[in-house]
Amino acid sequence: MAVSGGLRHDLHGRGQRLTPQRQRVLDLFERVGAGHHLSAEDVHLQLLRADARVSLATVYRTLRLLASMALLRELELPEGSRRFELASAEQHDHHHLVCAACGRTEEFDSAQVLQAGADAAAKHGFRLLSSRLTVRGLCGACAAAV
Amino acid sequence: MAVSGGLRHDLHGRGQRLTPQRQRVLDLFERVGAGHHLSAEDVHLQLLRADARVSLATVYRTLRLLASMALLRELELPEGSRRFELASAEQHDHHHLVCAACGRTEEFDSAQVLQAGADAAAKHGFRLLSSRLTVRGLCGACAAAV
DNA sequence: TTCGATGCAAACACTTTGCATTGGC
DNA sequence: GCCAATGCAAAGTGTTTGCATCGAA
Repeated sequence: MAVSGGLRHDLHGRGQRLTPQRQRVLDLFERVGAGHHLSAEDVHLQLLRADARVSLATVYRTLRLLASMALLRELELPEGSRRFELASAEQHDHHHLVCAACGRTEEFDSAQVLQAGADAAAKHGFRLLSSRLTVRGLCGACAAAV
Repeated sequence: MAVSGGLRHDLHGRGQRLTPQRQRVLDLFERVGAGHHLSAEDVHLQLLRADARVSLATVYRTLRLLASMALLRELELPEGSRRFELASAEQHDHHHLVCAACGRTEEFDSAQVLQAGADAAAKHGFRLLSSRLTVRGLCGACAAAV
Protein backbone atom coordinates (compact mmCIF):
# COMPACT_ATOMS: atom_id res chain seq x y z
CA MET A 1 0.00 0.00 0.00
CA ALA A 2 0.98 3.57 -0.57
CA VAL A 3 1.87 4.52 2.95
CA SER A 4 4.02 1.49 3.61
CA GLY A 5 5.86 2.04 0.39
CA GLY A 6 6.52 5.56 1.52
CA LEU A 7 7.67 4.23 4.85
CA ARG A 8 10.19 1.91 3.24
CA HIS A 9 11.50 4.77 1.16
CA ASP A 10 11.72 7.20 4.06
CA LEU A 11 13.53 4.66 6.19
CA HIS A 12 16.05 3.91 3.50
CA GLY A 13 16.72 7.58 3.18
CA ARG A 14 17.91 7.49 6.79
CA GLY A 15 19.85 4.26 6.42
CA GLN A 16 17.16 2.41 8.31
CA ARG A 17 15.17 -0.69 7.55
CA LEU A 18 11.58 -1.61 7.13
CA THR A 19 10.90 -4.45 9.52
CA PRO A 20 7.69 -6.41 10.00
CA GLN A 21 7.40 -4.86 13.45
CA ARG A 22 7.48 -1.31 12.14
CA GLN A 23 5.08 -2.23 9.41
CA ARG A 24 2.67 -3.74 11.93
CA VAL A 25 2.71 -0.74 14.21
CA LEU A 26 1.98 1.66 11.40
CA ASP A 27 -0.63 -0.69 9.96
CA LEU A 28 -2.39 -0.74 13.28
CA PHE A 29 -2.63 3.03 13.37
CA GLU A 30 -3.96 3.06 9.82
CA ARG A 31 -6.49 0.38 10.65
CA VAL A 32 -7.93 2.18 13.66
CA GLY A 33 -8.02 5.47 11.80
CA ALA A 34 -6.60 8.94 12.21
CA GLY A 35 -8.79 10.00 15.10
CA HIS A 36 -7.69 7.27 17.50
CA HIS A 37 -5.27 7.74 20.33
CA LEU A 38 -3.19 4.78 21.35
CA SER A 39 -0.73 4.39 24.18
CA ALA A 40 2.33 2.16 23.89
CA GLU A 41 0.52 -0.40 25.98
CA ASP A 42 -2.54 -0.24 23.71
CA VAL A 43 -0.41 -0.85 20.66
CA HIS A 44 1.37 -3.74 22.31
CA LEU A 45 -1.85 -5.44 23.40
CA GLN A 46 -3.58 -4.99 20.06
CA LEU A 47 -0.63 -6.46 18.23
CA LEU A 48 -0.49 -9.43 20.58
CA ARG A 49 -4.19 -9.92 20.10
CA ALA A 50 -3.59 -10.01 16.35
CA ASP A 51 -0.93 -12.67 16.88
CA ALA A 52 1.83 -10.29 15.93
CA ARG A 53 4.56 -10.73 18.51
CA VAL A 54 6.32 -7.43 19.05
CA SER A 55 8.11 -6.65 22.27
CA LEU A 56 7.05 -3.67 24.29
CA ALA A 57 10.54 -2.19 23.97
CA THR A 58 10.21 -2.30 20.22
CA VAL A 59 6.81 -0.67 20.42
CA TYR A 60 8.36 2.22 22.31
CA ARG A 61 11.26 2.45 19.89
CA THR A 62 8.93 2.34 16.92
CA LEU A 63 6.55 4.95 18.27
CA ARG A 64 9.44 7.30 18.81
CA LEU A 65 10.77 6.57 15.34
CA LEU A 66 7.46 7.09 13.58
CA ALA A 67 6.80 10.26 15.54
CA SER A 68 10.23 11.60 14.58
CA MET A 69 9.29 10.88 10.98
CA ALA A 70 6.07 12.81 11.50
CA LEU A 71 3.98 9.77 10.58
CA LEU A 72 2.62 9.71 14.10
CA ARG A 73 2.02 12.61 16.40
CA GLU A 74 2.14 12.63 20.14
CA LEU A 75 -0.92 14.00 21.89
CA GLU A 76 -0.77 16.59 24.59
CA LEU A 77 -3.26 15.45 27.12
CA PRO A 78 -3.19 15.85 30.86
CA GLU A 79 -1.49 13.63 33.37
CA GLY A 80 1.03 11.05 32.33
CA SER A 81 -0.96 9.49 29.52
CA ARG A 82 1.31 9.49 26.50
CA ARG A 83 -0.68 8.72 23.43
CA PHE A 84 -0.04 8.74 19.73
CA GLU A 85 -2.22 9.10 16.71
CA LEU A 86 -1.78 8.88 12.99
CA ALA A 87 -0.64 12.15 11.48
CA SER A 88 -1.89 11.67 7.96
CA ALA A 89 -1.16 14.51 5.60
CA GLU A 90 -4.72 15.35 4.70
CA GLN A 91 -5.73 15.56 8.32
CA HIS A 92 -5.82 19.01 9.83
CA ASP A 93 -5.40 19.86 13.46
CA HIS A 94 -8.21 18.77 15.63
CA HIS A 95 -8.98 19.67 19.18
CA HIS A 96 -10.22 17.91 22.25
CA LEU A 97 -13.04 18.33 24.66
CA VAL A 98 -12.29 16.33 27.80
CA CYS A 99 -14.74 15.63 30.58
CA ALA A 100 -13.01 16.43 33.84
CA ALA A 101 -15.15 13.90 35.68
CA CYS A 102 -15.37 10.80 33.49
CA GLY A 103 -12.56 11.39 31.03
CA ARG A 104 -14.78 11.07 27.99
CA THR A 105 -13.31 12.94 25.04
CA GLU A 106 -14.80 14.52 21.96
CA GLU A 107 -12.99 15.97 19.02
CA PHE A 108 -13.71 19.08 17.05
CA ASP A 109 -12.18 21.33 14.45
CA SER A 110 -11.95 25.07 14.49
CA ALA A 111 -10.63 27.45 11.92
CA GLN A 112 -10.74 30.16 14.57
CA VAL A 113 -8.32 28.28 16.77
CA LEU A 114 -6.00 27.66 13.88
CA GLN A 115 -5.99 31.34 13.13
CA ALA A 116 -5.38 32.31 16.74
CA GLY A 117 -2.46 29.88 16.92
CA ALA A 118 -0.97 31.26 13.73
CA ASP A 119 -1.32 34.81 15.02
CA ALA A 120 0.39 33.98 18.28
CA ALA A 121 3.21 32.14 16.51
CA ALA A 122 3.78 35.07 14.19
CA LYS A 123 3.78 37.54 17.01
CA HIS A 124 6.46 35.64 18.90
CA GLY A 125 8.57 34.81 15.89
CA PHE A 126 7.71 31.11 15.90
CA ARG A 127 7.23 28.97 12.84
CA LEU A 128 3.95 27.16 13.42
CA LEU A 129 3.96 23.36 13.42
CA SER A 130 0.67 22.42 14.99
CA SER A 131 -1.87 23.69 17.43
CA ARG A 132 -4.04 21.80 19.85
CA LEU A 133 -6.77 23.11 21.99
CA THR A 134 -7.80 21.09 24.99
CA VAL A 135 -11.06 22.17 26.55
CA ARG A 136 -11.84 20.80 29.98
CA GLY A 137 -15.39 20.69 31.10
CA LEU A 138 -18.17 18.47 32.35
CA CYS A 139 -20.05 16.39 29.85
CA GLY A 140 -23.83 16.38 29.94
CA ALA A 141 -24.10 13.22 32.02
CA CYS A 142 -21.52 14.29 34.59
CA ALA A 143 -22.86 17.83 34.86
CA ALA A 144 -26.29 16.35 35.58
CA ALA A 145 -24.85 14.01 38.20
CA VAL A 146 -23.26 16.80 40.24
CA MET B 1 -3.00 36.63 54.56
CA ALA B 2 -6.09 36.23 52.51
CA VAL B 3 -5.23 33.16 50.51
CA SER B 4 -3.87 31.17 53.40
CA GLY B 5 -6.87 32.06 55.48
CA GLY B 6 -9.00 30.69 52.68
CA LEU B 7 -6.86 27.63 52.55
CA ARG B 8 -7.30 26.93 56.23
CA HIS B 9 -11.03 27.34 55.89
CA ASP B 10 -11.29 25.13 52.82
CA LEU B 11 -9.24 22.43 54.45
CA HIS B 12 -11.33 22.46 57.59
CA GLY B 13 -14.40 22.08 55.46
CA ARG B 14 -13.01 18.77 54.32
CA GLY B 15 -11.86 17.67 57.75
CA GLN B 16 -8.27 18.38 56.79
CA ARG B 17 -5.53 20.42 58.39
CA LEU B 18 -3.40 23.36 57.50
CA THR B 19 0.18 22.26 57.99
CA PRO B 20 3.33 24.32 57.55
CA GLN B 21 4.22 22.15 54.57
CA ARG B 22 0.99 22.89 52.75
CA GLN B 23 1.33 26.53 53.58
CA ARG B 24 4.87 26.61 52.21
CA VAL B 25 3.96 24.92 48.95
CA LEU B 26 1.12 27.32 48.29
CA ASP B 27 3.26 30.27 49.38
CA LEU B 28 5.88 29.27 46.89
CA PHE B 29 3.40 29.28 44.04
CA GLU B 30 2.15 32.68 45.13
CA ARG B 31 5.66 34.02 45.39
CA VAL B 32 6.67 32.96 41.88
CA GLY B 33 3.41 34.21 40.41
CA ALA B 34 0.55 32.81 38.44
CA GLY B 35 2.37 32.36 35.16
CA HIS B 36 5.04 29.99 36.46
CA HIS B 37 5.06 26.26 35.92
CA LEU B 38 6.70 24.14 38.55
CA SER B 39 7.32 20.43 38.66
CA ALA B 40 7.25 18.47 41.89
CA GLU B 41 11.02 18.42 41.81
CA ASP B 42 11.16 22.19 41.30
CA VAL B 43 8.95 22.76 44.30
CA HIS B 44 11.00 20.41 46.41
CA LEU B 45 14.31 22.06 45.49
CA GLN B 46 13.04 25.57 45.98
CA LEU B 47 11.68 24.73 49.38
CA LEU B 48 14.93 23.08 50.43
CA ARG B 49 16.81 26.12 49.19
CA ALA B 50 14.59 28.26 51.41
CA ASP B 51 15.46 26.02 54.37
CA ALA B 52 11.98 24.61 54.50
CA ARG B 53 12.34 20.89 54.87
CA VAL B 54 9.48 19.14 53.10
CA SER B 55 9.78 15.62 51.85
CA LEU B 56 9.29 14.92 48.18
CA ALA B 57 6.42 12.57 49.01
CA THR B 58 4.66 15.38 50.79
CA VAL B 59 5.24 17.69 47.88
CA TYR B 60 3.49 15.20 45.63
CA ARG B 61 0.66 14.73 48.09
CA THR B 62 0.27 18.46 48.49
CA LEU B 63 0.29 19.21 44.78
CA ARG B 64 -2.45 16.67 44.28
CA LEU B 65 -4.42 18.12 47.18
CA LEU B 66 -4.13 21.72 46.05
CA ALA B 67 -5.01 20.76 42.50
CA SER B 68 -8.09 18.91 43.73
CA MET B 69 -9.06 22.08 45.57
CA ALA B 70 -8.59 24.02 42.34
CA LEU B 71 -5.93 26.23 43.92
CA LEU B 72 -3.38 24.80 41.54
CA ARG B 73 -3.93 23.57 38.05
CA GLU B 74 -2.01 20.91 36.23
CA LEU B 75 -0.61 21.88 32.87
CA GLU B 76 -1.15 19.89 29.76
CA LEU B 77 2.16 19.88 28.06
CA PRO B 78 3.80 17.24 25.92
CA GLU B 79 5.98 14.41 27.07
CA GLY B 80 6.14 13.39 30.68
CA SER B 81 6.63 16.81 32.24
CA ARG B 82 3.97 17.21 34.87
CA ARG B 83 3.83 20.79 35.96
CA PHE B 84 1.55 22.87 38.10
CA GLU B 85 0.73 26.51 38.27
CA LEU B 86 -1.29 28.77 40.50
CA ALA B 87 -4.94 28.90 39.48
CA SER B 88 -5.83 32.27 40.94
CA ALA B 89 -9.41 33.37 40.43
CA GLU B 90 -8.68 36.57 38.58
CA GLN B 91 -6.44 34.82 36.12
CA HIS B 92 -8.00 33.92 32.81
CA ASP B 93 -7.01 31.05 30.60
CA HIS B 94 -3.72 31.47 28.93
CA HIS B 95 -2.15 29.49 26.18
CA HIS B 96 1.27 28.16 25.35
CA LEU B 97 3.62 28.38 22.47
CA VAL B 98 6.21 25.61 22.79
CA CYS B 99 9.34 25.32 20.72
CA ALA B 100 9.54 21.77 19.45
CA ALA B 101 13.32 21.94 19.32
CA CYS B 102 14.50 23.68 22.49
CA GLY B 103 11.40 23.49 24.66
CA ARG B 104 11.25 27.24 25.23
CA THR B 105 7.70 28.32 26.04
CA GLU B 106 5.84 31.57 25.65
CA GLU B 107 2.40 32.43 26.90
CA PHE B 108 -0.38 34.30 25.25
CA ASP B 109 -4.05 35.10 25.65
CA SER B 110 -6.74 34.91 23.06
CA ALA B 111 -10.37 35.83 23.23
CA GLN B 112 -10.84 34.00 19.95
CA VAL B 113 -9.69 30.73 21.47
CA LEU B 114 -11.90 31.21 24.48
CA GLN B 115 -14.85 31.73 22.19
CA ALA B 116 -14.02 28.70 20.07
CA GLY B 117 -13.74 26.55 23.18
CA ALA B 118 -17.06 27.82 24.49
CA ASP B 119 -18.71 27.10 21.14
CA ALA B 120 -17.37 23.58 21.03
CA ALA B 121 -18.42 22.90 24.60
CA ALA B 122 -21.92 24.16 23.91
CA LYS B 123 -22.23 22.12 20.76
CA HIS B 124 -21.33 18.89 22.57
CA GLY B 125 -23.35 19.60 25.68
CA PHE B 126 -20.34 20.21 27.90
CA ARG B 127 -20.13 22.74 30.66
CA LEU B 128 -16.90 24.62 30.07
CA LEU B 129 -14.28 24.63 32.79
CA SER B 130 -11.12 25.78 31.07
CA SER B 131 -9.46 25.79 27.71
CA ARG B 132 -5.83 25.54 26.83
CA LEU B 133 -4.27 25.92 23.47
CA THR B 134 -0.81 24.50 22.96
CA VAL B 135 0.87 25.63 19.80
CA ARG B 136 3.95 23.74 18.76
CA GLY B 137 6.44 25.38 16.48
CA LEU B 138 10.04 26.42 16.11
CA CYS B 139 11.20 29.53 17.88
CA GLY B 140 13.19 32.08 15.93
CA ALA B 141 16.57 30.80 17.07
CA CYS B 142 15.79 27.14 16.36
CA ALA B 143 14.16 27.87 13.01
CA ALA B 144 17.32 29.72 12.01
CA ALA B 145 19.52 26.83 13.16
CA VAL B 146 17.78 24.27 10.96
C1' DT C 1 27.84 -10.59 4.76
C1' DT C 2 26.94 -6.48 7.10
C1' DC C 3 25.08 -3.57 10.28
C1' DG C 4 20.62 -2.03 11.87
C1' DA C 5 16.65 -3.99 14.59
C1' DT C 6 14.74 -7.11 17.95
C1' DG C 7 13.87 -9.39 22.41
C1' DC C 8 14.86 -9.82 26.91
C1' DA C 9 15.98 -8.22 31.28
C1' DA C 10 18.11 -4.84 33.92
C1' DA C 11 18.18 0.00 34.74
C1' DC C 12 15.75 4.42 35.06
C1' DA C 13 12.96 8.41 36.34
C1' DC C 14 8.95 9.73 38.32
C1' DT C 15 5.13 8.98 41.44
C1' DT C 16 2.59 6.54 44.99
C1' DT C 17 2.08 3.94 49.28
C1' DG C 18 2.73 1.39 53.99
C1' DC C 19 3.85 2.32 58.36
C1' DA C 20 5.58 4.29 62.53
C1' DT C 21 5.84 8.89 64.35
C1' DT C 22 4.61 13.74 64.74
C1' DG C 23 1.73 17.49 65.58
C1' DG C 24 -2.68 20.46 64.28
C1' DC C 25 -6.70 21.49 66.43
C1' DG D 1 -5.94 13.03 73.01
C1' DC D 2 -7.46 11.98 68.48
C1' DC D 3 -6.69 11.35 63.99
C1' DA D 4 -4.78 13.61 59.90
C1' DA D 5 -0.24 14.54 57.93
C1' DT D 6 4.62 13.72 57.59
C1' DG D 7 9.03 11.37 56.56
C1' DC D 8 11.27 7.62 55.11
C1' DA D 9 11.96 3.76 52.43
C1' DA D 10 9.92 0.35 49.72
C1' DA D 11 6.89 -0.61 45.91
C1' DG D 12 4.81 0.77 41.66
C1' DT D 13 4.33 2.89 36.95
C1' DG D 14 5.82 3.77 32.45
C1' DT D 15 9.90 4.19 29.56
C1' DT D 16 14.69 3.48 28.12
C1' DT D 17 18.96 0.88 27.44
C1' DG D 18 22.86 -2.84 27.22
C1' DC D 19 23.82 -6.76 24.96
C1' DA D 20 23.61 -11.03 22.42
C1' DT D 21 21.12 -12.65 18.53
C1' DC D 22 18.52 -12.18 14.31
C1' DG D 23 17.48 -10.80 9.76
C1' DA D 24 16.66 -6.99 5.93
C1' DA D 25 19.11 -5.50 2.12
